[in-house]
Amino acid sequence: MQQSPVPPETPIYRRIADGLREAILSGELRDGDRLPGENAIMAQYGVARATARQALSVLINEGLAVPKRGSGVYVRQFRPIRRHGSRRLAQGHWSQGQAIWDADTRGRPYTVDEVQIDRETADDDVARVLGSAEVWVRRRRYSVDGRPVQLSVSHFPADLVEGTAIVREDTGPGGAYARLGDLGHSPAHFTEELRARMPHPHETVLLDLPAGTPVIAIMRTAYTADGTPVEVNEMVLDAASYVLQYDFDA
Amino acid sequence: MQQSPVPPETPIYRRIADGLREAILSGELRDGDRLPGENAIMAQYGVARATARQALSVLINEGLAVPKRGSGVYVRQFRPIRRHGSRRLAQGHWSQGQAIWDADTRGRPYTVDEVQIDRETADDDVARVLGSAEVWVRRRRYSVDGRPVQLSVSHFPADLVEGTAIVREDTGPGGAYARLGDLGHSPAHFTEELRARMPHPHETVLLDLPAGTPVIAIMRTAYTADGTPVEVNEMVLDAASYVLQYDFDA
DNA sequence: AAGTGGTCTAGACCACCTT
DNA sequence: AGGTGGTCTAGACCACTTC
Repeated sequence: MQQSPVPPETPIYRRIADGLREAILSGELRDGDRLPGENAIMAQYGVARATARQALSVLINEGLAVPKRGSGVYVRQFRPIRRHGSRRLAQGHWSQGQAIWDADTRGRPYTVDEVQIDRETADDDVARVLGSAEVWVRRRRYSVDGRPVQLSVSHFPADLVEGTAIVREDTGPGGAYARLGDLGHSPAHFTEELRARMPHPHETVLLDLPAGTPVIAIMRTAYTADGTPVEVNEMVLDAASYVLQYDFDA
Repeated sequence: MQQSPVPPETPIYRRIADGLREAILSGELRDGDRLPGENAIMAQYGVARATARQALSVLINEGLAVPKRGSGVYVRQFRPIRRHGSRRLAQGHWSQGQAIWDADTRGRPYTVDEVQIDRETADDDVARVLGSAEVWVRRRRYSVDGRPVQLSVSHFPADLVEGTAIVREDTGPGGAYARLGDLGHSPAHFTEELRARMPHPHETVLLDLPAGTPVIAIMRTAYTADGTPVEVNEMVLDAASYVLQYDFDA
């Protein structure tokens, strides 16, 4: 047995995927609903197992569906967190005892784990921006509703923060930025460079990402009023969990 | 014949993929180099065709490799365009006869095609933001170095722009924003909402995206000094072609 | 126990690109 | 002409979830 004599214009697996996608986008299948399984597709379309799998893999890699072992394939949910770029770093927030993250979650509970604080020799990129090869590095993972959503790696010039609360697990009220202020180095200007890409394997593990989920990689540099860089923060966000907002004037 | 009696901890296809990824990330395989093909992998690891394919599909879906029919699988190249968020919309640019895009490409040649200008009834989202259901819509596609990189759909309130150059293909020097200025509605404030996701099929076609490429979707609203929204621009960027930069103060 | 997705084999024909 | 990736079939065993 072989495939039909005249190969159809579009492959079978793609037409099956198109039908399922249409059902999802039209709302016929809703968030969390179960898609037809491999066996159902095999029966309905008269195709082999691998073909049914291939159709489902299209939707999975498009981020529209999520497979659950031993259970089924389900329509993916999208309930993003709104992250304000410009506004949320307004001095009013962190100078009044609020950590930056508070402005992001809008009251939704969040947790921090996988915290690591180390003194390291910085990568070339970071060293060039900070003008300092020796840095203190704060790594952590943020979770909202029990699900990991962001990885963050902050770099501070070692000679600037040595012996301060910034190198301790609890940075105190207002977080690291307030401590920089205590030192007379309040961040006054920020640059964020942002790109989107598919996650690296270790990011897939730490953020518990299903296939088809891009990440947003942000590299933020904080400068004092006189233009001295005081922090480089590399963030990796689960793209399915975020909407980023930037406000600015002409 | 079946698989080895004690299933290895990590699947074979994944270990093959890990090895190839390591070769790419370490620089052993460079941009544009050819990866071992399906036949080479079958021979080297003693696996079936589908398993070799699965290994390659991992890298393709991670955006690290690009398949070329009848030729091979190649290491993906990343040569992004830098797009400035806040800075590039500074009045100095578009008020002096420069279109916004100029600031993005930094002299690299770009082309515009797939231009469509229509009067439509807006989607609910756009209508709510603009406060106008009837809109003029400008659609176009931007390409750099002959490769499409961005889709853009601008919405203007119909009663505001009716009869102006904004509804013609050539908007004149300075582009649509300069024409809004002529009308006494210069954009003064912008909000950009941004998310990353996998592309829809029609975006995959128009942007000629290989598998494993996310897109960055930006919805930008332009407001005049008195807070009146005058444009909603929905952009879809090939994430592999862009680095976005935002600058702002605390 | 039954059903599900995850992995794997061993074939096949095809369109396409390179040589 | 030969090699490449693209599609497809028909099986198999497994771990896992659900009932």
